[in-house]
Amino acid sequence: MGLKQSTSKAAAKPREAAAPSGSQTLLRGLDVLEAAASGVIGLADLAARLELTRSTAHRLASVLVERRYLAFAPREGYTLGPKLLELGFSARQQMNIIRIAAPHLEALSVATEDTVHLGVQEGALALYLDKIPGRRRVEIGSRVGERQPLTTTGLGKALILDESEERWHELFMADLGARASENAFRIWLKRMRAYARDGHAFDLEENEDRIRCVSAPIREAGGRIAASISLSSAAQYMSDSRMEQLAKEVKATTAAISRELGWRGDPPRA
Amino acid sequence: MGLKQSTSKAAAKPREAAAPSGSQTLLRGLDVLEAAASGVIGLADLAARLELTRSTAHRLASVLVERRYLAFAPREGYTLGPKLLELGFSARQQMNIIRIAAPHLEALSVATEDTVHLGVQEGALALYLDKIPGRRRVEIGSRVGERQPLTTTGLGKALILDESEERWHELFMADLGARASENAFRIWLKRMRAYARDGHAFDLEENEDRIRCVSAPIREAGGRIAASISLSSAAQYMSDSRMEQLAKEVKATTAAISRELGWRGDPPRA
DNA sequence: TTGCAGAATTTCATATTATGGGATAAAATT
DNA sequence: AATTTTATCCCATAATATGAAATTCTGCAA
Repeated sequence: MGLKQSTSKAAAKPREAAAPSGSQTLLRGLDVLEAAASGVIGLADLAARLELTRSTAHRLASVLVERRYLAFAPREGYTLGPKLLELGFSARQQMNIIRIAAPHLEALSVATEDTVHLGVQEGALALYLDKIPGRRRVEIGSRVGERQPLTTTGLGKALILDESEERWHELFMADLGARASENAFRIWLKRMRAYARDGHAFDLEENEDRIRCVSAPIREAGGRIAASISLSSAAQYMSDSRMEQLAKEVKATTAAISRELGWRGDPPRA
Repeated sequence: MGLKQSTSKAAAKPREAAAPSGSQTLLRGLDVLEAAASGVIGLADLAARLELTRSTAHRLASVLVERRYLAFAPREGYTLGPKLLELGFSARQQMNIIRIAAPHLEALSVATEDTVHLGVQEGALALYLDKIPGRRRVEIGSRVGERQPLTTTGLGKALILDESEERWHELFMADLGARASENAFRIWLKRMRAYARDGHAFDLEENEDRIRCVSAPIREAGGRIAASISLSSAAQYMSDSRMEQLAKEVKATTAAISRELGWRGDPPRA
């Protein structure tokens, strides 16, 4: 079987947890899939990018084509196949938060004309589950399935509103790393306290330049924060007064979704 | 390595094309993925369903979890993971027909309150690319990524409107198989001629009971049929007169999309 | 608390299956 | 026609996936 994988892999990337355990063929197959996610890619490029021989790349890709995970156009290359449409659709169906929230997000997007995101916490990151582009011609650089820091995004801040200040500190340091001064944390902490009190959060161009967000948490039965939504737009549309106004609308939306999830409690403080 | 795969696979399912070539591990990995698509599934069930040992099922599933293709809840089981949301999203982006058509489909759905489908031809089948559920509480049994016959669905008929009558005959026989009488074909042919003349097609409960559809083709630059859309609802909402009315709306929608694809020609006959 | 049963994970010797070099064929480009 | 690029296939080799069994976890009952 393979020869140079042991050398190249051990030497090249000491990824997190470094799990060389397991199924090389499956891992390589997934690599092929993901290589095609970034756009059409020919066999030669594919093999080069993944450091596989043409034979191996071809064999793996052929299996994926046969199973409809990839589509192949003879002189063009490989693209993602219809099976991924299907599985993506099924994945959405399985996350009931997405199903339940969808109509509410849609309504909020129509009412405000801005981009709406839905997300949950996954590990120490915020995972984007859904995105409804606004009517304005502002591109928000986010992709469904992607993860972003918890402490520098509106979505993320709303997810950790209930955490202790110790935990906040941990997360802040983890996200900002070396760039985090104690002073920067104090400013951020002060804001977070206000957000926690008010039950909503803002993002003032911290994560992405010229983009401001308003966000709020969704609570499930029992009160735990299960998800959050954010409303994003270019700073020019996001005056302080409009953000305060939007906060009310966002909270009305999260309240409605929370109610569907069985949360009957009052919004935290009044 | 494996022992019984050669016996069980050869004996069990002589699938189409019967390709024992290639990558067992990758194929099994994909099997695991698809097993989780139908709902949460525990390791034991997973192993049983795929006729794998617990070890193997566990190893494959663990790789998929690590890569975020599956999510795992300790006492619950495996579900589809966020990576599939991401790849599904990317797959949509890569099919520009979906991107271009989406707002038009949305508008049509809002205007009619019925379910809108977008599809293309893939081999001898119609592939569903997008689905926008209508406001009515009617469940249309279709899934994005799935394939349906060309000759018995509204979407499919619109896709083959330009084909020769010989080709129609071939496809009809292929879809209906033994159940197809020459007489049934003659009736169908007569309708198809009318559909081809009018530039739209109907589905009168042929594919799914109590469901009627109105459909029309989308043409790309050069006039070739690149896709089609259909509007589906329960038969009770689909009187003959309303279907004629809807045909106009559907054709207006496909015309708009075709124009965006560069088709400047007249609608076929006037 | 203790014990138990089922689930989850790990280990390891074995040989089946993936591998990659190269050969072949088929298009495109010159 | 000659050449380059791309696609597919073949096959000896041994690296990798495999499954039986052992071990660790976890929740629940007694």
